[in-house]
Amino acid sequence: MPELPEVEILCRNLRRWLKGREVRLEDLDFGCGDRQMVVTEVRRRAKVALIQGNETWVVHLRMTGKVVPSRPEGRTRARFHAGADSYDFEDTRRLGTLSVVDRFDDSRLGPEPWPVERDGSWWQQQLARGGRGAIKPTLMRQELVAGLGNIAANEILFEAGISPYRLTSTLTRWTELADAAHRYLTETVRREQADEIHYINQGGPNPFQVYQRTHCARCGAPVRKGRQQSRSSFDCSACQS
DNA sequence: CTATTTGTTATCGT
DNA sequence: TACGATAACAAATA
Repeated sequence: MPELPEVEILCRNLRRWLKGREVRLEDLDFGCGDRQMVVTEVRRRAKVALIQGNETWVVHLRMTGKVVPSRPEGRTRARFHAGADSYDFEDTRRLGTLSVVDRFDDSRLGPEPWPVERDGSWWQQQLARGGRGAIKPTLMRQELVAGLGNIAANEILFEAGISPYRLTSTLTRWTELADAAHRYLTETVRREQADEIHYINQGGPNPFQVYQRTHCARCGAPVRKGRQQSRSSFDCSACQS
């Protein structure tokens, strides 16, 4: 699934493909109508890609969205034309969104956890505002820290050795959390950098340490699968506390 | 048919 | 009343 690292890669691709060019947006399935503008900048905010010019095209990939150089196959919901080149917003499950705004309103999004290197006290300060609950649902609250989804939360907590069920108020391993978050996000961007992002669940090996694994990548013990706020949580009780 | 999967948002319950 | 947990929603697939 696309999360912060995948959206970061998308933005880098869009910058390379569209920035400084006259771009025509051909709307096939979003209802925003065909548009045209000179793209002056492409920015990422949390899990949203912002294509900016006279107006802003807001791209959210949700579950199955991706933007790739045009090709015959794939369920294309919109197409970006730049001269002789074109790029397709493909989205098999059609949960992605593309909207047009004058100015993107990010007032309900918290600060970015990356690429700025945040330290343990920064994470503690941001997440302490989340109240009394468990750390994992709190990590995913976009108004506290913007851009972490279910997979990232599972993986970061595993790398930090923190149980997803630990109450935020009793957490002491803040430096480990900060390091794990930065390492996970940086490493995932580096590993997945490509013109097309390949998501899990469509063949290929599981690239994650605990997410959708049956056994712990570190110690081999069985991975526990649970649910928090109706989202799947994976953890190794031997490696995480 | 059901069970999944996502982020967002609405609603329920304590 | 406020906050945390739960469920609904969008759509498609196995």
